[in-house]
Amino acid sequence: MSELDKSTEQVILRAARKVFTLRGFDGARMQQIADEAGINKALLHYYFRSKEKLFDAIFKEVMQLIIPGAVQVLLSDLNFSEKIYGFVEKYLDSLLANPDVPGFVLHELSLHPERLLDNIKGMGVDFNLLVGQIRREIELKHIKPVEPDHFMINLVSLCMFPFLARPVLMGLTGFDHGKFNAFIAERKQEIPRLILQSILP
Amino acid sequence: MSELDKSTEQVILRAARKVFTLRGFDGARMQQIADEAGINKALLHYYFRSKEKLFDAIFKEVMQLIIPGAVQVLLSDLNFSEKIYGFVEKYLDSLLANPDVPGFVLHELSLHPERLLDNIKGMGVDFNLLVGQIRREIELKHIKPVEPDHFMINLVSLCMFPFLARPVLMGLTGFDHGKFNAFIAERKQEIPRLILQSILP
DNA sequence: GTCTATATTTCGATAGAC
DNA sequence: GTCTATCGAAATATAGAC
Repeated sequence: MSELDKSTEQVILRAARKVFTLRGFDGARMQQIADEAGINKALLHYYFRSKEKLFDAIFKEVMQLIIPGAVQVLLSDLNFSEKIYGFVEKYLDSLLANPDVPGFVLHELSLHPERLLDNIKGMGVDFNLLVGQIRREIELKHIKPVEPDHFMINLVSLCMFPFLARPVLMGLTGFDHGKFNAFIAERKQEIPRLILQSILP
Repeated sequence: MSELDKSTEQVILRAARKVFTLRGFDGARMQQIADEAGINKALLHYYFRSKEKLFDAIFKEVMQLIIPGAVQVLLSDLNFSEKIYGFVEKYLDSLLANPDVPGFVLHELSLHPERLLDNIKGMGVDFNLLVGQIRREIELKHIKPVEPDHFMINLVSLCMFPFLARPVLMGLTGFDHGKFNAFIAERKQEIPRLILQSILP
C-alpha cells in the first residue's frame, strides 16, 4: 500500500460501513460490500474472518461517529445556555454528516443489546457524569430544578429523531434532500430555544 | 375453526407480527414464525404465498397501531392545552402497548420507503390538515407563532424517541422494565409542560 | 494479497401423502 | 387444512492457483 491510495483494509472498512449502515447486518450482503470496495468476496474473509467480525470492526467506529464529540461541550465551563447551543450545533452537524447512522445503531442495539452495549460503556459517555453536571447547575440556581433523565432524553430526542424519521418526512411532506438539511439547520435555534425556555430561571 | 380459538390465519398473523417486529423483515425466519404459531412452515405458505406477502399483511396493521388513534385528539374541539395533554397521553399509551413497533416501522420504512409509504397515505394521517389546525390556533392568538413543522416533529420526537432508544436506556442507565414504564408515565406531564411553556401566550 | 472455483449452510418455497 | 420430506436458490465461508 502506498501513502496515496488507502490500504485494502481501509477500503473494505469504508465499504462495509456504507453497506451495513444502509441495510443493517441482516440485510447486508458480503457480495455487495465486495462490489462497493471494488474487490473480491474472498478477500473480505481474508482480512476479517467472518461477516460478524467485519460488522464488529465497523460498529465501534460508527458509534463514535454519533456520540462523543458533542458531549465534550456539556462538560466544558461555558455557561448553561452556551452549552446547550453548542451541544445542539455540534451534534446536529455530526448527524448531518452521517444521517443514517442513528437508525442503524439503534436498530442493531435493539437486536443485540447485550453484545453491543459494551462498545458504548468503554467510550467515555458517562451518563452519570452528565446527570451530575445538571444537578450541580440546579444547586447553583443557574437553572430551575428539572429531572436530569428527562432533560437528557428530551435533548437527544429532539436532535436525533428527525433523522430516524427522515424517510417518512421526505415521503409524507414534500421534503427533498435540500429542504431536509435546511430544516435541520433551523433546529440549531429551535431546539435550544425550546429546551431553555422551560428551564432558565 | 370454532368461535373460541382463533382461526389459523389469525394465529399466523399474530405470530408473524411478533417475530417481524422483534427482528425486522431481514432478520425474521419463517421457521420462527411457524414455531411461534405452533404450526408448520408449509402452512405459512399455504395461507400467504411468500414471506413478503405475509409481511405486507402485518405491516399495515402494525402501522395503524402507532399512528392514527392519537391524532383524533388534535382534530377535536378541545382547547389547545387539553389537546396536547390528551394527545401525549393517548399516544404514549399506545406506544407502551407496542413498545418495539416504532423501531420496526421506522427501520422498514427506511429500507423500502417507496414501497411502504403508500400504506400511510391511505390512512387518514393528513399532515397538512394538522399543520392547518396549528396555523388556525396561531391566527386566533391561542398560541404564539410557531413553525408547524417543528412543532409537530418536536411533539412526536419527545413521545417516540424513548422507545427507539429503550435498549440503550436499559443498558446504560439502570432502567429495568418497570422503571422504563414509570419513566414514560412521567412524560405524560413532562412533554406537554415542555411543549406548552414555549408556545402559550 | 488477490483471484476463481467450490464447498457448506441456511432458508424460502414446493410436492405430495393424509 | 395440515403435515413430512425435499428441492432449489441464495449467501457465507473455504481451498487452492497465481
